[in-house]
Amino acid sequence: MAHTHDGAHDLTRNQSLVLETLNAQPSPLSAYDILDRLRGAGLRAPLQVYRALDKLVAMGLAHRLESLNAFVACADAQCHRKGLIGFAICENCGRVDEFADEVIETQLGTWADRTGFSIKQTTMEIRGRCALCREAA
Amino acid sequence: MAHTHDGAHDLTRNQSLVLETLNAQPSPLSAYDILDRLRGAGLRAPLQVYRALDKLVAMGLAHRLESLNAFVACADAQCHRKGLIGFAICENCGRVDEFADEVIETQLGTWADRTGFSIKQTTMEIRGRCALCREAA
DNA sequence: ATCTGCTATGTTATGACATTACGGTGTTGC
DNA sequence: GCAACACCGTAATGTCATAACATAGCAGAT
Repeated sequence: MAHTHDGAHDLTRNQSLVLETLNAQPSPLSAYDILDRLRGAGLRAPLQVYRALDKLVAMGLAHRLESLNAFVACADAQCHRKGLIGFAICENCGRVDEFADEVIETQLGTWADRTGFSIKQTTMEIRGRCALCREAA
Repeated sequence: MAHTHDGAHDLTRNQSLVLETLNAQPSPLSAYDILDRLRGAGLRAPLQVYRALDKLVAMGLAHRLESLNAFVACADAQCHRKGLIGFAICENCGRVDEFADEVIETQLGTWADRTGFSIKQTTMEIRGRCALCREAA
């Protein structure tokens, strides 16, 4: 691969297709949802989607939501956010908000130092009802 | 059910079996792992385990780890901990530590207030390597 | 006592998510 | 050339979770 480390990644065909599919949707999609939407483009097997997703997640262009077994495009594809990202998932409309909180990150770091735990990855997902859905009710 | 709201819950047979299985194991078990260990006791189908797990989780006697699709017994079965619980999962030995952090909880509350999000449930799971496994290496 | 409602149970089948295994293609660099 | 590497395609399988339906036991009310 042509190693452009800074600007846009050059994505392969499958990766582009998957990322476009995610970007076209404000709420999370499962790998099989994505597959179904890409059958017209020639994709046939789950693995084609999962391979693309793995790369996109590694690049920070997409995120996996563990509590949903589903994926979303990164809200800010430019910024390759580092550190902790949290997700607020509305159970009514399905929309997902990303947030980053340094206090929480620091707090986790402190806990890790104190206990000797070395953090590789953090999952933080809150479920509930977003502001729009609350006032709609 | 005999509505003892305070002391030990009275568990049904299946619930007891599942809870004992979880308690006998320091690391998480999948529902199917549990099922396999309980075939001798007469359990045959996943649903029997899932139903028991649902209740145990609702009672706070067990927890579901979303990033693992697996379950652990609550570390402190007495305390029916309320509020936010985090889990530190060692990817080497599989052991899981629970932690509760009020600062993080407050911080999430603040974020929710600010954005109008109403929190129903929070998942917080960190993956990495525990102190024991680090020094062993 | 029987009817009703509730909870738990058991069983079969199926749905939903994810990976293993294998082989092929194209590019890069020696 | 050809070895190393990343990506791609396909089939089969593995793992996690629920739907749908039928039954049993136990309360309280009539």
